Amino acid sequence: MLTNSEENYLKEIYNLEEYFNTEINTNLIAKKIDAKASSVTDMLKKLANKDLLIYQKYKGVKLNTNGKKKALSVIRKHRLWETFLVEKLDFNWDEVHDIAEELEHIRSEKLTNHLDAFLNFPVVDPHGHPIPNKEGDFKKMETICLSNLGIKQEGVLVGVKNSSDTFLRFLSNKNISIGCKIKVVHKEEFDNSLSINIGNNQFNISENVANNLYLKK
Amino acid sequence: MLTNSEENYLKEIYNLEEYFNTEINTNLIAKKIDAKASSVTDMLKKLANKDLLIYQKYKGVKLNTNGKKKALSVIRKHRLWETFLVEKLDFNWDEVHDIAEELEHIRSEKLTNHLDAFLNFPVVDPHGHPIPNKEGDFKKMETICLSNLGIKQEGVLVGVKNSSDTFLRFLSNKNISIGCKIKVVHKEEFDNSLSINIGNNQFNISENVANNLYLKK
DNA sequence: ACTAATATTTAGACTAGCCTAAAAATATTT
DNA sequence: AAATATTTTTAGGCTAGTCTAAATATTAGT
Ligand SMILES: [Mn+2]
Ligand SMILES: [Mn+2]
Ligand SMILES: [Mn+2]
Ligand SMILES: [Mn+2]
Repeated sequence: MLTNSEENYLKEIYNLEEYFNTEINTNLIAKKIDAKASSVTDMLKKLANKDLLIYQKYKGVKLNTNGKKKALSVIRKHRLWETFLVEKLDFNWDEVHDIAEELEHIRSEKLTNHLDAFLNFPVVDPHGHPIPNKEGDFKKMETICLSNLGIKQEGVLVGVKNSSDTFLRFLSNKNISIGCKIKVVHKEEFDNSLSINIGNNQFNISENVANNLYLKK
Repeated sequence: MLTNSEENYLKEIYNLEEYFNTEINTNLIAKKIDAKASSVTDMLKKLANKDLLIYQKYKGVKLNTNGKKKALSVIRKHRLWETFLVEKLDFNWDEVHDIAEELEHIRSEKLTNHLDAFLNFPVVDPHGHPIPNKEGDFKKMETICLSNLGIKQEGVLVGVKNSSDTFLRFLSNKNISIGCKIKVVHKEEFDNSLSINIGNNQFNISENVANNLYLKK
């Protein structure tokens, strides 16, 4: 049986591994979890003892099959609850993350699976992130980052990379949401900012913003 | 901000006060919470310091307005989630308590209120227990205990007192559920057991069982 | 290759929430 | 009203999860 804290570590380590595709080091985890490096070291030892990851002093850490499975279960719950909040309880996509951080630790598997069915087995959450199924499997969507699109090219927004409240609210304010058709009108060489077209509106976004938007052509 | 443990204490103290209508003592709480009396003493001091209840050494304890409000908020959440699980996720009334014990601690008030609306503002949970509204108000139902009914009298089952899994499963097995019309056919003087009629079935139940069933005439 | 900077781990301390055992207060018998 | 039994509190200890400060290992710069 895992504690909430252990579950959080596994989840964040999983996310970091996905993002960096390499062994994850102590400081990176500390930043994600918002704890001190020494606390992380303690927890890594504990998780290694519980056979959830491979830990070698000074060498970073890597989830094993066991740990990956647990991490995916937490991620599944997080994303199902976010979907529930948006689809059924009229929440906005920028209001659900913190609540899902609590709900993701509810233990009943039956609850998770019934929730999944109630929502009609959604495959992505409100931020376009894939929801693992009961077995932990999910399809990686073939997407392209907006910043890699060429001039005159277009695509439909299917996901955001950064899903902080502030970024999501920024997008909402600009009327950018999942499903929007986005077309690149101009790319500024100097700072890689983009001029884009959504519906009848045209405006500029920074490279940073473009880096966090994923499209399907 | 209250911890889960503090919330549990407030909730159970509230329930005990409702049940016994008197100051609640340490051992009673210890039994309910399933902890040792010494642990209870520690917690009572803490809750008194946080201005949630009145505690005098050796004299028992009594929630103040503040504490009652918090207790009712936890009870509201518990019963709303139980209702959600039965109404929306196809759970049985004997499967929901333990899950609601976890869900009742999710902090977002907006979540609670949206859930309430999603369920169409239910006034009782799956066990016939009243659900406090946003302000903490609820109507006490005028009910009569089955063991106080006379021969030939009848009523509709509207609530159970004991809502342990085992008792609820016992009722399910006998096809007794909220909404049933129950008629007293015979009362055994020796042990106060009852012969009752539900639909076309007639059978016997012990005084203990009758004590835990509440009817509306 | 040495030195300086950075990253990581260890050592020791703290809080919340629990425990056991002993002490103290209260309640019940005789 | 004593003696006994019960209840409650205190004292001291444990674990999980965090922290700070110090020690140690690794990496980078010259
Ligand atoms: Mn989230
Ligand atoms: Mn999400
Ligand atoms: Mn319950
Ligand atoms: Mn209930």
